[in-house]
Amino acid sequence: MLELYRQTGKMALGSRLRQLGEQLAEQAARVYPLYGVTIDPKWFPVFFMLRTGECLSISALAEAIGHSHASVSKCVKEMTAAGFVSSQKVAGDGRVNQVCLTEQGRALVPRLERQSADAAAVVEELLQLSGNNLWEAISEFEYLLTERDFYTRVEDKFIAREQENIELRDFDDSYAEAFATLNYDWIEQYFTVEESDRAMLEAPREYILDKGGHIVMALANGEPVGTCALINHDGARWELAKMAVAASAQGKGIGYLMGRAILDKARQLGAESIFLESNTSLTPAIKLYRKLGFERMVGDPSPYARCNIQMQVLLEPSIGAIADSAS
Amino acid sequence: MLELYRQTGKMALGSRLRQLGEQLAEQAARVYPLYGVTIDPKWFPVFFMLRTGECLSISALAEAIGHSHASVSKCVKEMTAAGFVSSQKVAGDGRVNQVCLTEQGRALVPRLERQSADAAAVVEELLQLSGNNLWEAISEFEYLLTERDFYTRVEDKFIAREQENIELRDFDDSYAEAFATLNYDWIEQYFTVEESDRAMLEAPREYILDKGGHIVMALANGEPVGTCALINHDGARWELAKMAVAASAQGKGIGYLMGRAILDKARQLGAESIFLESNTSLTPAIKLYRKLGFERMVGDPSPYARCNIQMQVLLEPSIGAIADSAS
DNA sequence: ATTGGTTACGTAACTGATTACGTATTTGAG
DNA sequence: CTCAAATACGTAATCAGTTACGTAACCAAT
Repeated sequence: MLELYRQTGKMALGSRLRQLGEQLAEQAARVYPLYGVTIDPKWFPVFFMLRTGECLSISALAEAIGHSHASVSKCVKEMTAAGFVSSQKVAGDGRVNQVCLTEQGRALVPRLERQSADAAAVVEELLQLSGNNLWEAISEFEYLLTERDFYTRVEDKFIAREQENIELRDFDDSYAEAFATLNYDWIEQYFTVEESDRAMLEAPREYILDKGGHIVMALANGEPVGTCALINHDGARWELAKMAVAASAQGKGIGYLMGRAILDKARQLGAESIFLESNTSLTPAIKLYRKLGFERMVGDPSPYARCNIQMQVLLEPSIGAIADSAS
Repeated sequence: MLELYRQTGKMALGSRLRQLGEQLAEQAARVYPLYGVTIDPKWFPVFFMLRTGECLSISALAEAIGHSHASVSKCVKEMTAAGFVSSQKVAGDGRVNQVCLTEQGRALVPRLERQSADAAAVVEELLQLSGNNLWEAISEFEYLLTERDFYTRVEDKFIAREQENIELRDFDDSYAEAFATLNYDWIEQYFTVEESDRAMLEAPREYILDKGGHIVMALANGEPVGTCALINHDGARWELAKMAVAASAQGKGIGYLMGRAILDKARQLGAESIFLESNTSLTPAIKLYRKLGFERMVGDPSPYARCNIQMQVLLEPSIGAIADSAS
């Protein structure tokens, strides 16, 4: 095996697939002369689709064989020059170009079918000889990728790895500046800072902590990159607010980590429900809240102009406690 | 699935392999930005091979990653322009161009390694989730192809199919002309007709059959396409001669069929050995004789100028009889 | 009847690989 | 020591596909 494959291991799966495919294509090309099928192997898909004598349009062919219409168009041009197909505008619709086998093309069909049958039989034999059926393996692999594609699966790993570097800390005054900055940054990016923002961001101790609330900070490599606050309304009803993640640290699941921590804290504090206010244009945020268990609700009008949606989650302390002790 | 695949069935294995490979490559390309690896995905193989800091020549890289040196050369040129590698002539040998990562290139290595590890882990997971392990399936398939390649396997099917249309017939006078023509044709193609040829070809009954010998004709769709004669020398020693197959019908195993028939006949007639005379330049013929069991020997000088090799097979009638009754 | 949007298709430009070829350097056989 | 063969590698041409773009035809809602 090639040195690269030895070193990359199974990561090279993609290249190996393509390489085996090319090897098969190269050997298959040598089969054509054996059966007296004097066509360019790259014409095969078009030829095969027309073998029944049926005429098909360029785009129907492209659709059926999974290539671009441009590619099929070029292919048909070559096949026409070689005399195997002819094409003509169809009566009903002046755009479509019907392609049919010529007499000369039809003459090759029986040989092509013998060839196809033998090739298929060989593939089938090879598959049966293997402990792991390659055909089935491809089907299963493709199915797994439709369930959750390769990129998303790698992204999951990436987030998990990034979260290893994230620490959550309770707020103390050394984080006051970071708490304000992180929130100002995101508010200014999408909206404008309002008076109630300013009060809370400048004096979190007074407006949040002294009223029984709580603030968590997320640190990446020691640097504050996220904030989230839990605000006490009446001891039973609490509010999740001031959720902010630095732009450079987004996409690593930091919001989810902070949200989970705030929910745990709320349970400890005997909260029965938590609500929040947000804006439907902040799609990733809404998605995050939903993942945390929040559902849309209609509540009191918000003091913030930017808010057009309210969400709420009901806490069941006993179940929460069980889940906690189980984890 | 695409209509073409539905119709071709497993014959399309090659295309499916390539297509899945491309799908993976496309998704893998999206992974690079996630990890902040700002390289063109097609540079990956070169980058990966240099990741340890070791410097490699263009051709060493090409060898290791299984691409042409031209491709690597172009790739290195682009990577140099982007500042990731530098290259310089090596001291000892003025031809080779050593390629090394630059400082900027080395800076990406840790991120690249995280990315590689995560991608490999995802592939491994996907493989484990499948009933048929795709990686193993590829390995097994490749192994089977090294044992006997795809082309040869199809060729076997082809020959078997062609042989269904071949009939063997005992000589009668209606084949006299074909017997002569088929032999004249091949002799004239490679050598020149000699006097002893002419006698035997013009009067096979007199020179072969009346002396206890035998001739089989091979017919394809009713047309004579092959001849083979068994000549009696002394009742125990026989000669296989006048083996001829029409150029248009070669490569279908007709010679083998006739040879088998002649050997069977010789056993029936009580032959103890069969010899033949040929020329070493007729490689396919020599190969055929060997397949039939003939081995080289040194015998009496040949009456034919064209002959420079004699071969012989010893018959063991009892074993032959057992084999016959068993089949 | 008009007109904006969609569809079918051909041509052109691009892409990532290859093979072919030319040149400089090294190797090795006599 | 010399010169033919082999090696390293860069450039050019080619190949089989793609995307991008332009044009003509069709459709459907005014």
